[in-house]
Amino acid sequence: MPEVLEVELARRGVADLLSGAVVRRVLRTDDLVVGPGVDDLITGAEIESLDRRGKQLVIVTDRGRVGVHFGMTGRWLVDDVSTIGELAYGSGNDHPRWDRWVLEVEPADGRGPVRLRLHDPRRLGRVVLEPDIGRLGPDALRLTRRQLAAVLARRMAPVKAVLLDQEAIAGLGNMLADEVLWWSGVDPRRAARSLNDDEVAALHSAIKRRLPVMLRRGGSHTGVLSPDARRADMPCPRDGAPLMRATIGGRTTVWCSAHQR
DNA sequence: GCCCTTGTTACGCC
DNA sequence: AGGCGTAACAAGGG
Repeated sequence: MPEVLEVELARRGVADLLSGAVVRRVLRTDDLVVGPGVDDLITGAEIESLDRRGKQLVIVTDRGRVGVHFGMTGRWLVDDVSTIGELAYGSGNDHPRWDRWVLEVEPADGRGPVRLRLHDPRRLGRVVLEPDIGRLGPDALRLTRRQLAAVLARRMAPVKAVLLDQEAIAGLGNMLADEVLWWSGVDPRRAARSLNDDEVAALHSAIKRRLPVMLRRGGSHTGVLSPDARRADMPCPRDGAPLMRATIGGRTTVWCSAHQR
């Protein structure tokens, strides 16, 4: 599902195409996904840039800002081409009936109009005017050790739940949270506040090292605890100990019974 | 045909 | 007041 890596790939995937482009018209819109006023603002607008904070994408236009959130199954298609690979838990095809917002866009390079499609089978994506990014925590791709330590120190909740809290850190979802906890050797059930300096440093190191690797590989499903690994009851790839499963922070959590303490 | 999946929000409780 | 846990939503896939 779209976590910070997928959103960054989506941003990069259309940034050049859309920079300086003009939106000619809205070809399709879904009132559940697309908020009031969005289509009026975007029609005729010139796109200046694409910004991102955590999982929140921001289309900056000459008439205002439009926030795009991909939810669980949303992604961009340009004409018939996906900007990222298949999503874990996605539908596996691109049927037009799952297009929730389709723009006819005129790129600045004169190639002629293209269709920008927000493709979202489960309709958990959202497009809004002037997204409130002020409440989001620091971006996961630019998180400093000091920021991480400060966030964890004031929370009694399980560290897994805090990593998922977008107001604490913006961008981590269920798979990335499990992945960085696995690499750092921290038990997801631990109270965030109980981590010592070494453990915070290990967690920060995992975030800084693994996210760029997975970004290059194509997304949050490319880690050790991939969706396949999560489903099958496989042993821990590091030490062969049994992998545990439980609901933590309201989400299915997978961790190693031996090396995560 | 039931149950699983996750990002976000609403809500109850303490 | 605010932190925390749980449920609800959406809907295709197994």
